Amino acid sequence: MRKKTIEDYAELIYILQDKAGRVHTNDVAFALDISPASVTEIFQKLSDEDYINYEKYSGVTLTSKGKKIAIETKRKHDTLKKFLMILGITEKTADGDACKIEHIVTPETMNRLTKFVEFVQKFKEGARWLDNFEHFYENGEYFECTSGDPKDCPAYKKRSS
Amino acid sequence: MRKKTIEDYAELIYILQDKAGRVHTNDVAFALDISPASVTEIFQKLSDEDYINYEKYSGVTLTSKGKKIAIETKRKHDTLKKFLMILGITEKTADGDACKIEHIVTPETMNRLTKFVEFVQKFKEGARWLDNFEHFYENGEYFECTSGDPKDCPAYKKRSS
DNA sequence: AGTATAATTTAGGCAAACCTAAAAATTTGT
DNA sequence: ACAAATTTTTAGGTTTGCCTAAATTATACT
Repeated sequence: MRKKTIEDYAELIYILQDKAGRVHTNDVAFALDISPASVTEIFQKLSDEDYINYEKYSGVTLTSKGKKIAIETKRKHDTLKKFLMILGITEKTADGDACKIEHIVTPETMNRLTKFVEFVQKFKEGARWLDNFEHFYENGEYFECTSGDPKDCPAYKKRSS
Repeated sequence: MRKKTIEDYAELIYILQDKAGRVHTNDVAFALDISPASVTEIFQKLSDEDYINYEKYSGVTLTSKGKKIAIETKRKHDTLKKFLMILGITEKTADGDACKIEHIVTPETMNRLTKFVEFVQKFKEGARWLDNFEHFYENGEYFECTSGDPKDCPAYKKRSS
């Protein structure tokens, strides 16, 4: 199976889990708008490669291997979504794009984006972003420029309203 | 054929063109590290759908339809690459990620990223990015915060060195 | 308990994008 | 010009992730 397929199904199964961690053929078929027969086939293959525990007619649960991938993929998804929303992209679009980008982005880029989101969340006053982000990425700390009076800046006014 | 396939091959053919706009089977096979036989097959399909002019044994040229897609895809690629590099991602990684993201990103996101790159290129002094970017995106204009003395800010010092 | 209904699986098929091996066309070198 | 080398195409095959139709198993109702 392809990496994308494994990640997609693991993540979806993780999201669809009931309290006992079970997910049924029809749940997945409905969520992805594909036939139940296709889901059965995918379940068999995911089971062969030890991503899920599959027992005929009674649904599946994630193995620890599958759960790990599911959580990693979901984390990527959430970070990408947040990142895109910081740039002003609507939630729906951000969610859809995150869903596709999560499978193809390199660890290096993912790392950067994660730090970027973290940086923006901590550093509310928008100021000298790039260099500050760079510093934050290198040293893990952020700083504010304390000199001057930012109140005259339209951006400041808008943000503090 | 899939959208991704059409875009990938159109873009590649566009890049590999000689002065006469011709590209040969082996050029593509070598560039993608796939067999020449596979390229012939792809050429036939791209030709059927009118993306290229294909004549046996003498290479291909892009049709206007194919050229349009190639240019659009390359523009996306270049913008995505620039965008990722602004965030501090290395050129090689940025190029590789751009190559994959270019096929899946929505127009809305692409639009935002394009504006973002444009904004950063114009607005060299890093300051209040998010709101300024928002303003730029809405109104197409950017402004600098003139009050205060930024010279004490480490980021400023670093940038002006 | 027995039957109707719903969920799931099996079996057989399909398209996309690759492959190898062999055939055919083109180009090169003398 | 013609044989050798190179390039390209053809033919037949594989895998992945989907499909439909039919068979099987489980569940729900009276």
